[in-house]
Amino acid sequence: YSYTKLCDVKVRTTVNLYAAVKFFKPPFPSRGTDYCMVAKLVDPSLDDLDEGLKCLFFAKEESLLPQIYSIGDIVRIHRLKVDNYRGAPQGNKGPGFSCLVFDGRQGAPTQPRSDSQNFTFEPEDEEKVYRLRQWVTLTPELNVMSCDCPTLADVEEGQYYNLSCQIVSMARVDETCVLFQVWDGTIPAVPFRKAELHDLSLDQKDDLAQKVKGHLVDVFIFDNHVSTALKFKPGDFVRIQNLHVAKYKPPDNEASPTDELVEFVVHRGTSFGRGLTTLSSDHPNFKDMESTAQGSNVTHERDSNVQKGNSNLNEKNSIVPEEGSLVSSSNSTDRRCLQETGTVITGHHHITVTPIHAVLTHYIPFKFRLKAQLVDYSPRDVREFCLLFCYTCNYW
DNA sequence: TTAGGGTTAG
Repeated sequence: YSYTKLCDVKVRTTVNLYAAVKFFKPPFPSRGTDYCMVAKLVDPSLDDLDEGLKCLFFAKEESLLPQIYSIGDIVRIHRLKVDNYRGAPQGNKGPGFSCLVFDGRQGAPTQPRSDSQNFTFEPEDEEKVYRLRQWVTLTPELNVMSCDCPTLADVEEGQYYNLSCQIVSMARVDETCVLFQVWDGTIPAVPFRKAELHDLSLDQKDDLAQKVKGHLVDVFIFDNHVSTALKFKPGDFVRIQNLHVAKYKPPDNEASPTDELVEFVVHRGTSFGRGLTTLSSDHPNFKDMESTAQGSNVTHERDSNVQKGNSNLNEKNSIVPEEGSLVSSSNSTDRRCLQETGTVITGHHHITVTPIHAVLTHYIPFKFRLKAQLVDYSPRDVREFCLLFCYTCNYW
């Protein structure tokens, strides 16, 4: 196969491509007979990532669509038919269309997710995946899963979020609405609406519900997302795209509470990729949650945890420097090398210096060498993590 | 055929 760079793609041709996913709508049932999925693809040949190739896919089953789970995923597409839609190129399924999808994170397995049983996968394919992963790692717009992962503690009224969380319980509210009770290890700083549970039959994972009591948040999922929601079960991990933190307007017959409430809503439609997608529980977004679940503070009630949520946020914002704020120190390093003896090498010079971005997005534990500017550190006092003790005089 | 990225209105 020969692969076309995106900058060379022309309308009324059929091409093979390697590219990364810049935007996608999770599969949704169309008003016709098929599931629909929308994706925008980019590669390093484009000057501007906004100029990516928009693609439109239909299939009878979700499993027959490209298995895109995340922005930054890498796709290999064979026989993409490029048509003209409103003056711009649009990728569609051509005869013999096939698509492989790879995790875009460095260090992740190169096992492709395929929309068909039969596919070829040669060593040169693996090489192409490695190359694109390197580019994806260094392209912040393609790393939203690792960098832009807001928690429930971060939400503000009126805003939209992509939230990664675990489903603890769920219930069918009515024809047009499903309730998820979810948690992500944090607690919203804003008071929020909770569903009336009396009339609902709640499908719950009891052991989990017990463990995360006090961390549950109610999410109301409407209309075209109901069928997607019902495919999930308690215990599943889910990425909720375009979750609206809406100002709650109580109905007239309801006594309005003293506090203004927000409600967590997944509205009708697919704008901005709105929808639900499954996430594997080993996703890095969940590593903090696990420790919260096992910790003792999980059963604390909301108010006592508000502060905790905020301090998490501060930590996130202060310790990780922005991309591009790395201090170049090659000169000082060179001088330091000259001062050291030839037998003691502490700088691990043979290991390539890695951007912080690559560390944050790496799939598995790994060794890195960083050059970075220290912005903050904690604990500030050694006595916060050391116990001074002397075996001879029993000082402590 | 569907939908064709760019917010519901609970």
